[in-house]
Amino acid sequence: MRLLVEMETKSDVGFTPRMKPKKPKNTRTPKRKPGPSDKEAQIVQRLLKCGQFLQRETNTVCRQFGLKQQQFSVLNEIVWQGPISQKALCERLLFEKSNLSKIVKILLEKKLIRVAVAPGDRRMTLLSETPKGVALWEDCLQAFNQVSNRLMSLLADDEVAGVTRLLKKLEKAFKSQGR
Amino acid sequence: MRLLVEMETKSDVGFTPRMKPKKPKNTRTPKRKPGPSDKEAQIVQRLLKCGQFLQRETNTVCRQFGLKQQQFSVLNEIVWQGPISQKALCERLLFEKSNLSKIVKILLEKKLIRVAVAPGDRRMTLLSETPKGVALWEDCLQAFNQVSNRLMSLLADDEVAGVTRLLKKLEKAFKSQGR
DNA sequence: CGCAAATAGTTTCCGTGTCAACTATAATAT
DNA sequence: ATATTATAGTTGACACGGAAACTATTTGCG
Repeated sequence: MRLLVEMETKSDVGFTPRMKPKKPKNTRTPKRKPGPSDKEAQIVQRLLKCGQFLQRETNTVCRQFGLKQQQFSVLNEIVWQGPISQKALCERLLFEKSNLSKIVKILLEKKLIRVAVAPGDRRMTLLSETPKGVALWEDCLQAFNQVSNRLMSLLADDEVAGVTRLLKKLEKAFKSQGR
Repeated sequence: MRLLVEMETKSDVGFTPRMKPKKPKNTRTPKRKPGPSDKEAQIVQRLLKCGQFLQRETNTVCRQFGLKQQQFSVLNEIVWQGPISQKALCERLLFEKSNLSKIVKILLEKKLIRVAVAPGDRRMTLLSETPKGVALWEDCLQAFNQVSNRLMSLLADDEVAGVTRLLKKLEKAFKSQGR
């Protein structure tokens, strides 16, 4: 049992790299050819990598204000999107509903948001920010923006626009396909 | 205490949206102007969103094979990058070393990888895949590729190339700036 | 040499993300 | 009206991720 390898020039990390440093000889039947450079899987892999890294990085930023990144995202969305239900938040932020429920609980305990029963449908709750929530949000947002600028400093202006457009497209795809 | 709001047309989610549905009147002093459309923070936010979504999605894929997405990523990297140390894996995958240590332990328990003390430096361990590991990796990779294709189906070919290039650039930035 | 600092990896503790099962309300069917 | 199904949100169990503290080597330096 050895690996199928196609020797080429130095490549980068990814799902279907073109070079495997060791084991130059193929002594193994190619049951599954190593996906002819599966670009899509590479993107997913890279997005995961960047996402996880950014999550750690932004968590340390938000922690200064006693929040986690997800909690801040929810607070941010509530501030901007006015009274909004958990359902709507889930859809906008691509969150898991049980997770969101717990985040909401924490934000409530911290008195950063307020909750009201939706008129006309008592299942639904409408969330809105408190003055205290807005104050914390402002401070945290400033720090968040600062770190974001540092992290994205390598991107040129047109690249920034391009990334934004593409991520928006992906989000849309996820929203429609998501479970 | 009310929000500073600039009314405009319907906008999308993000850090500096141009419309706030409710509260059309600004009755609050703009202590901090709402970052003149902080594009960078928006990108970070979107990357986080997509990353978290993809993590859930790929986790369910990997779970069919008894793995989590991160475990699969590590296995994948070990398969492609031959005998490799935890340190190197951390750098390539942008992982936390304590987390990686635990993942390695799990993969060892499942007998998917093998460990050897590095010659010349007994602190370091060199990880390589076992036949069993390769077999599982193949199956999991196939499923992973399939899901990736589905998730990325909205992207055109040139967009795929563009995203790849930009993510590569971001990774590089993260690697240099990371802590 | 011998001791301090750096490096690779591990462990501990805690918070939290996820799935599945559950409650409560609303919509739909009979 | 009543029963069934769907929807919004909650809870509990459990495993995992992350920061910090820790161990064990190696390197650097006086």
